[in-house]
Amino acid sequence: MQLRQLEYFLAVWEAGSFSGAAARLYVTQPSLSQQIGALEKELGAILLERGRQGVTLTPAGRVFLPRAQDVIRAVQDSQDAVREVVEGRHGDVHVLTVRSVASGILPPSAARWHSTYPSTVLRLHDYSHRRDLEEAMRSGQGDIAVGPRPDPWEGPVISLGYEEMVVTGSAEYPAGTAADPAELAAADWVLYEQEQGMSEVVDRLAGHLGFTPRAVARTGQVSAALLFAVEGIGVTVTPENAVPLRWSRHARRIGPGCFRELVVFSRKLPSQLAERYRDMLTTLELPLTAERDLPEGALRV
Amino acid sequence: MQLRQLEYFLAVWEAGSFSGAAARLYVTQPSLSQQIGALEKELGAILLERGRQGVTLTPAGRVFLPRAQDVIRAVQDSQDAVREVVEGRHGDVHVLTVRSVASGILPPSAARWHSTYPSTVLRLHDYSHRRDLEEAMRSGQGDIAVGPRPDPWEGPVISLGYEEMVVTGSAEYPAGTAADPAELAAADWVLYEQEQGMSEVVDRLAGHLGFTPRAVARTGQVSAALLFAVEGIGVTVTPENAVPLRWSRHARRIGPGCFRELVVFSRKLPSQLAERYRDMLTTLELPLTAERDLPEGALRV
DNA sequence: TGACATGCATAAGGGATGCCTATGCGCCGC
DNA sequence: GCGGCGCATAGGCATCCCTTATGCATGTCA
Repeated sequence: MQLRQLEYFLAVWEAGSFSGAAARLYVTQPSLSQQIGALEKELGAILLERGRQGVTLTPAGRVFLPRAQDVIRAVQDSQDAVREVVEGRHGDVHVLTVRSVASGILPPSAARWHSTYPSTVLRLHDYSHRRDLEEAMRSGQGDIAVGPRPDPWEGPVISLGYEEMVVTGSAEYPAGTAADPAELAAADWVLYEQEQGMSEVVDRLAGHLGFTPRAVARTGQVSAALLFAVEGIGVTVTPENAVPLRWSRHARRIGPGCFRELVVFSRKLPSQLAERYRDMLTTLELPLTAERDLPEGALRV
Repeated sequence: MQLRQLEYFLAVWEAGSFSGAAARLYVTQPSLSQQIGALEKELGAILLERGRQGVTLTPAGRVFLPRAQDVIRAVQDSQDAVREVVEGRHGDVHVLTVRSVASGILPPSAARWHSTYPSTVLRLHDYSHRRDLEEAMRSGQGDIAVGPRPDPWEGPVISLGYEEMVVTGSAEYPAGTAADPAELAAADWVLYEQEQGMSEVVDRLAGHLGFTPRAVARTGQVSAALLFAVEGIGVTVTPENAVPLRWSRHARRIGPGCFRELVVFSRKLPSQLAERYRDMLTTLELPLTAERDLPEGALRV
């Protein structure tokens, strides 16, 4: 069965005759005879009864007609839907992030997106580990991702800036205080479970500083780690953005500063909407440090 | 856009790769590349992102996929629906009649049909005049018709028998009494409106007998004409089957007998179900007179 | 009643389409 | 670095579809 056959059938029915439909379709009448004949042969039923006062539907044709219309409608729907996506008027953007970013960076951008493109939907999925994030992106579940720089990556990768990692404990300090590496090496630590992306950050940080943290507790959530740390169980490392304002005095810079790069990366062929979201992210004033503003000797994790 | 392209697209998505889908579809991989490439070009959007770990949907593909499935589903629905009609397992029969028949002959056949083919629907439409009936049949609104013999008719016509026309008035007579033509010529008549099919019957009857009926009342309904006649306004002619049993003594045969042939006729290519209904009608014991049982010199209207 | 007009079916030719084989390209793994 | 894998591309060829030309049936008009 071919779509053209259905279109011809509908045209003949609407025109009431083969030759009339042929004129309307800018084809010759034999084409219609052939195509509709082929359609009827394939279906095993005569659809149109040819008479002198035009064609009439047979019972099979009566049943077939609305279904053929459904098919044509569905085809047009599909074309329209794709067109809307192409033109960016409609569609959804699947944004993938890691949890530690989802709570800090994304909300303001999502709010602004919704007010700018109210007819589109931003779908956020957050993963607990960058590994899961990248795997989901590679398998096509997302259009755009915000997280640590993936390596390697086929599509475009744009840096958003660096977020600072801070160490938090029960004691309070004046703003701008830096923690001594030797102190961190000796401290009790609230660490993360293996599946949590922050565990990798702590590992790399400890590697940079040359010690192995002594774990007194493990959690899968940044907020829980902070809670434990402020309660005095040990110290922990979190993104600065994840520290609530009321605990900001508990957080200290790590040595000269410890930073993690955040990038936005997308599939090889980002959609119109995904590009717009990326543009919005890169132009937004994010609470991140630009690469040129990184302090001398900053640690990168 | 072609249906095959949609099928290929769905197959590639289901198989997760071009070559896998090619094997499943028993075509070569280049065919899929070409067809899907053509589809994407026509839609103006890439639907599938080709990667090393198989294909993934682009945003446009995500939107397009369910619509393509809708199209394919609709196509299969249409094929199934036609098949059911062809096999007679489903469908409807549009039965067209004139009113005077609808009340007499059809009800028992309809009841029997419903009990024999409960999954099918008998749709009855009755027309006030044979002219309208034939016009409706010619325009394809019905599959099968029961009424006076149409002339000319392209499709099959099968005689059901003859129904007798009787004259009814206020007086009562013994069963089998015949009315005298001269009496009818002198009588006051309850006639039918022009649009009523029975008016033609009366005209032809009067023509046969050589008089012009003097109208004292006109109605569009057979039941009303009978009521008027029994009330003594005048005499009228109705099918014998239309005379209620309680008034049967008021009805008299007209001369040697006046009969109207009832036939069942259908479109040139009757459907399976229409043929079954026709068979049912012809085998049913109908309250009609066979041609060979018509009395000598019977009038045919 | 015979010539014409109308409407669909059929036949044959030409052009476009789609599938095939063969090959190229990029990537991965050994 | 070499073969394997997967998709894209090119060229040959069969098929399909549209076209023109014609046939057939019917209805119309002179």
